[in-house]
Amino acid sequence: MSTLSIVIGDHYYTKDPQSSDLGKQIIVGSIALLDKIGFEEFTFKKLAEQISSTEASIYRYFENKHKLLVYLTTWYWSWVDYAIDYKTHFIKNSKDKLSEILKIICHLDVDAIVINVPGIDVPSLRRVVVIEADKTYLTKNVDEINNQGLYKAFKGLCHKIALVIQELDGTFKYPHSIVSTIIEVTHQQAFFAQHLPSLTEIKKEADKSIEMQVYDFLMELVNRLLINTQK
Amino acid sequence: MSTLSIVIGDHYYTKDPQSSDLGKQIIVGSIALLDKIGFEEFTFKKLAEQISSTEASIYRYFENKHKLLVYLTTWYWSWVDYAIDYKTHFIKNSKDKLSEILKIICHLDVDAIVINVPGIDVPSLRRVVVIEADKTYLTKNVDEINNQGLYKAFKGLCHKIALVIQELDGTFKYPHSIVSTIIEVTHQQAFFAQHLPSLTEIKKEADKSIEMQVYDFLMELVNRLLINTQK
DNA sequence: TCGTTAATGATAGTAATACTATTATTTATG
DNA sequence: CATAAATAATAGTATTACTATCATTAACGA
Repeated sequence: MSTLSIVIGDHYYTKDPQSSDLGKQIIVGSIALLDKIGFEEFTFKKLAEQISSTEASIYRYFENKHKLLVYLTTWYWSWVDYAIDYKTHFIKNSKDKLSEILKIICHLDVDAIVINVPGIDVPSLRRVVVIEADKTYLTKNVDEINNQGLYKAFKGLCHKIALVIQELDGTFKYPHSIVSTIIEVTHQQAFFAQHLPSLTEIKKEADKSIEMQVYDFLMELVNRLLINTQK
Repeated sequence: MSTLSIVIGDHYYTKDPQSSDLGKQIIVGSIALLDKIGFEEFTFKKLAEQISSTEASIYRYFENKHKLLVYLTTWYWSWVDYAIDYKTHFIKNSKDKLSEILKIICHLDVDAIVINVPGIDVPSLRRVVVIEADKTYLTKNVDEINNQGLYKAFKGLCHKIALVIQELDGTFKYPHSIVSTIIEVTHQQAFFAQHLPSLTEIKKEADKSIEMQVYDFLMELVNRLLINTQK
């Protein structure tokens, strides 16, 4: 099993959380706490209690909880990006490549994804991302955050997948739109299946897992949308 | 020009804001303030100042700002629902019907939509919905809110459109999923075009408006996705 | 027109949040 | 072992998210 350390540039933090023990505890602890109580209820004080540290210490790493969330989602997208490289590296056929990418995005077969990262509970982080990721950009200061380059990981990921789409169907005029759509929809449909079932055909109580059903849905979309020129 | 009063059931409020002058000011004022500063910065105190009332008075109408947001988005979905009835009522062909629905969802041709509501700035409310609507359900208490029936308007709207989809293509297995997807995507792509342009092919600086381009995108999706059995 | 009720305003107060600052203590490093 | 760096402990401020109380005004019916 390969281990991976995902490198996240500055701008995200005041002090690099990967550079110290406390920093790592902040990351691990915040994922657990966000997963448990959600972003709205989440405070640095509660986090401090959870990891037996203090509020002030956490503030030395992150300006505020929003920046921390941006950091965590960036970490997640970097993980997905890496997982895609890892799993599709040797795949030539772009149809197969896309299928593999969708599996990763749907978090299917996670155990099989060998890219495990010491200390970080990826499934838990994924749950956090599903519910909270949109909040990283749905704020009045998007432009400011964007100017600091904090959405780079997500943009890069979208672009990487868009290239595969273009390979598959050069006639499709919206490769980036469809990729950002697919990623968002993956989370939304899974969320709806869990909490607002009448908004989706994906069912919680089914022989297939929600993740598998979302994957089927995405494949159906992609197959109907794209004319794959190559076999 | 017909006027419309959109009826919103209780559960949303402690006191019906449509029942008094102050109530109406709260609605009108909150739309303006949310549009201006966004949900995170929005407080009842600031709203009170804006409408020359007091915090305590606003609390007599709404439990908290989240419930107020749920109220406003519900109002918006009810408006869309009404607009759909109004504009598609006499259309037989379900392809044309869907096209008309997508126009409304994209907020195209708003001026032409005769359903104007006294006092409420619908374009402003729409801007609020684009940025804030997801926050109505992306919380840890979705289930609680859902149990109170507060997402009924949105669900009803989705179902209404899903029926049109089914009419168009009975073979498509995900009518509700595609509708919830389309509605979300409409907002996202418009938002991306404005703030994160590398995530979409829709361009701010183009001869067509963002709304028009999003409409084109949706039509492209729908045309590729659905085999319209009837002409 | 008076008296009652309901709605609003004015004011105050509490607990929690989102921080910043100061100093003491521990830990790492050369 | 000395020194610097990191963290803990503590305190403090402004704002938020409320709740409570009481005074004032408007509305309404007898």
